[in-house]
Amino acid sequence: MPRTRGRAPTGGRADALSREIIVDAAIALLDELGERGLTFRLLAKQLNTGPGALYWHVTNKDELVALAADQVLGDALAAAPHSEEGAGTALRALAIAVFDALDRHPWAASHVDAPATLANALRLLDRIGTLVERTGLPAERHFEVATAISYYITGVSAQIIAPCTTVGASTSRDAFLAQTAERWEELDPADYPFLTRTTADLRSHNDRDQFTTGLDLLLDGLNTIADPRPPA
Amino acid sequence: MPRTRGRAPTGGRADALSREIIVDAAIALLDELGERGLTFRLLAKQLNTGPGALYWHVTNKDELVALAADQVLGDALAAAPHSEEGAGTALRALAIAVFDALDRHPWAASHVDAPATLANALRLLDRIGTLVERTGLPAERHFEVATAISYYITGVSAQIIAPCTTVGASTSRDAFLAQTAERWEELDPADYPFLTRTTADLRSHNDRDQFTTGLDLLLDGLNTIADPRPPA
DNA sequence: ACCTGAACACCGTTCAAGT
DNA sequence: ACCTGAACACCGTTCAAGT
Repeated sequence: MPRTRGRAPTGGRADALSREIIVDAAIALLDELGERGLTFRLLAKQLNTGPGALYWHVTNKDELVALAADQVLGDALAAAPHSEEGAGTALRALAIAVFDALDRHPWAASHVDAPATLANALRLLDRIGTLVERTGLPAERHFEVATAISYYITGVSAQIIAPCTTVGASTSRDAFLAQTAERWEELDPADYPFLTRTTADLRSHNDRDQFTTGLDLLLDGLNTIADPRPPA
Repeated sequence: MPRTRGRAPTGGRADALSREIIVDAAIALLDELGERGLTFRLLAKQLNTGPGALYWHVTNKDELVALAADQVLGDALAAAPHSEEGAGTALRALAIAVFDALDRHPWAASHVDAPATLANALRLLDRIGTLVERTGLPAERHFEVATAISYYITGVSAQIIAPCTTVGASTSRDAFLAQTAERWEELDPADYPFLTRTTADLRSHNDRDQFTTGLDLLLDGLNTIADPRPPA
């Protein structure tokens, strides 16, 4: 990793490259064009260089996208209020901050792997774990519960957000939902009894509420275990 | 979609192509080489044709991979026991069947998008919804709870299974876990208090249990709502 | 140390031509 | 209707050469 920070610290040309400049530009392109639209040639042109120059700062495209996704996640962690009253409330706020960040950068959703490569994914898991320890859960369950929550946050966010990426940045979410709702209506009620009965909910549903519904279900389950059956 | 079913029904050459033959071969290659390893040229060679021939049966690579993922999901649905005693038990069995199928075909995990394109993803959601209706939950919550469970199943499975895909089919999961555990141990306890305390759990953990832990948390939360606080 | 840009290997996709 | 295979456009990556 080159030690460049900010712009041209030691006095090189004003537009000298650096890892963060490249990653920032990559994020902008990813937001606009999606993962397939990000090209080393295009990125190089934006930065007034040749493709080869980028490889001095970044190993390959995989690493570049990983760095970009990591930064998105890092921004989310920074935005999430760090200490809060109850552990449950804090977990909820943290989860929503991550969801919102991924919602703004849909391409990143499929790249935040829970207990793995991204530095900020580790930070996320650690913060979740620290909060779980505060719930009064028996210590031997801390790990499994913390990872379950972490998996839920990143995994379900990705599921909810990914469809937009697939269609390309072109189609809006509303259009996409309307379109799927139409497909649901054409289904045979004999084969899809539930879905055909439920089209209205699909149309009116909200992604963010969707996310929090499951999250609350999960946290409710956690409470059931933490302090089993408090008096009514 | 050509009407070919099985092998050469009307009497063409014995090795005539068909959508399902192509998809089957694609699945085999995906299992062996991952999504990047699947190439139209390579696939064509396996089937003794040129790349162009495949395009008569399949629109493009995206569709091919989607068809392959859909088949994996379809197999999982067929394997899951269709009717079971309690709704909770049936939901659990269904979820595990999907997890196991994706575990056998890791590349498919990132392609099962919950309320969306794949035909069998719709079937999955419908089966979940039908089971949710049996839980005694108020009707206006059926949709959100069903989708929450659906999102959990596909999203968390993807999270748990995806890391293997990233590394390539080369590294085994055990090696991967051991490697991450080592990284955790090198972390600064001041920055990562929880993780450094928890390395042992990571080493001994089991992916499938991980999946069911969160699932049970979710279903527990569901029970809390379905029949709130039954007498102790 | 850092950048340039041509070149290599490879891939998805198309299409005129065949049967 | 279905297959063939050459060709096109494009991409990730490398590398000898520059400053």
